[in-house]
Amino acid sequence: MKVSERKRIDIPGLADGVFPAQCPSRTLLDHVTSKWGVLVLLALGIDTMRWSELRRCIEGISEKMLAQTLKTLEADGLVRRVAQPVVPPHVEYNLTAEGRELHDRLRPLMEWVAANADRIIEG
Amino acid sequence: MKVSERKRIDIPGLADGVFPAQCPSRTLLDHVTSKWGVLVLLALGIDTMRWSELRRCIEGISEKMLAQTLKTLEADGLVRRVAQPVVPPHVEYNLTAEGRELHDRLRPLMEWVAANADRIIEG
DNA sequence: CCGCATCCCTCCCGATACTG
DNA sequence: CAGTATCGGGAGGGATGCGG
Repeated sequence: MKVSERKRIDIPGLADGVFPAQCPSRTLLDHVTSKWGVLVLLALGIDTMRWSELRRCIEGISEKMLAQTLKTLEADGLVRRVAQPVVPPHVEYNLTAEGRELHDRLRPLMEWVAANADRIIEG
Repeated sequence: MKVSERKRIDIPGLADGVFPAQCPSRTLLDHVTSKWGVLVLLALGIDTMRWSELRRCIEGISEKMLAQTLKTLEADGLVRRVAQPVVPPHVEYNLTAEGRELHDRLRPLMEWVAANADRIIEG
């Protein structure tokens, strides 16, 4: 067995789809783990929210990045945009079924991070 | 109740430590969900690896980013660097107990991403 | 209230070359 | 083998202003 093959990634249940450079997993992974993507998914997992609520809730996000993030996640079918044709506009965002599946798997991670951050980062 | 307070984040089990802008959670979150951080943690969760094995295994990572990522994760106490004073140098990387805890929570997420990426990203 | 467009700048990251 | 040093391009992201 050659050295280059010794540590080939072959994870049971993770059918070598994460590491190859040009695979969809990398793209989706980048969207989901993007700086703001995680926080948006986490926020919407708690409750349906309006644009301005998201802005307040996710402290530090700019309008540009909120728009960009929402658009990406919507295109990925993880977030649903519900617009009501009234004046002034009333738009809500919530998770699709797939977005919720993702949220459920993101949640334990976030809880661990929240619980351990103080100790790890110069608490 | 003012509008600005309506959707205050108060997640049971996630003691509002993720959303505030200047909190350690954000920092740790950025490290963990960084483009290469996830992949390094995932790879080391499978097995101890040497530098060159990581380079091959995480397709597309540059030496600079591998060094930077490993250094950050090591400083966070998630990755352990084991160097043996021989010539040529022999260095191995593996997860600390905390790194493994994190890996265990990262794993379901990665498996879901791997399983659903094709369908979501222009499958 | 909910966005889109534009400018502009920082700093992330890749490429390359070099060392112990 | 296991890194460090340096440089430069380009994307990420903030600020501002406009439109429906």
